[in-house]
Amino acid sequence: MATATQSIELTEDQLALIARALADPRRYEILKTISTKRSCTPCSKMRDCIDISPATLSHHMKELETAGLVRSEKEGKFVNYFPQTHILRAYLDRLKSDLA
Amino acid sequence: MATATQSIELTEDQLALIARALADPRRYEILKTISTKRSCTPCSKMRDCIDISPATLSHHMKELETAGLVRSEKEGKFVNYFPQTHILRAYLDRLKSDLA
DNA sequence: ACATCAATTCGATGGTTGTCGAAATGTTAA
DNA sequence: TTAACATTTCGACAACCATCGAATTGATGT
Repeated sequence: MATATQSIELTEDQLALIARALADPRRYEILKTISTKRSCTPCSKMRDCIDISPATLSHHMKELETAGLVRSEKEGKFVNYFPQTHILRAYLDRLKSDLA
Repeated sequence: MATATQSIELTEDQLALIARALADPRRYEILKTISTKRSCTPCSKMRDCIDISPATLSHHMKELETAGLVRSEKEGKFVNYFPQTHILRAYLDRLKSDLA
């Protein structure tokens, strides 16, 4: 049977997108919040915790999604976001093998 | 005996500095190069591999050092850089516990 | 003292990015 | 069809940042 330790290969572009996505403190906070819960309605719920305009939040969510760190699912007029932990794990593995 | 799994606590500022330091592809490349070797004279040796001006390289080295990812040691007119892998490990551990 | 070389600092520039208000889009309920 | 609400897009602005040439500092050897 296959071991579960193998992780996804990231392209250079993905690597850069993820690193940049994590570099903004606000995005980091958002991602942290999403990661603790299993789902989340972003603007309505997120804006209770983090002081941010709808436009800015939307911008950051797009960055996180483009980086592959979250996935979105529309539900009526809301959008739910889900953490993509396998992508984060691939990033951690890459850092470890490149830099550790 | 103590387990070796305990890692350093990073402040929010350090966390942000490290994330930003890693977010630039060129710095990532530089750090990767340093991490493979055990020491390195930066400008003279680094500039053989990476096409970069002395001024820009100096700037990036300062960023990496401020983030704590490398340490520098003067040796005559050269400067040797050493990877600080325990800082990187602390960063990885932090990402894992915050986001995984 | 002088020339040479490694590295840093300074100053300027162009590009990127975080921010938000306002307008637009899309959805649900009255 | 309105009205109300969630989210996105647009446009603009300010702050940040990577980049490099030129000048500077600092060390070595002649």
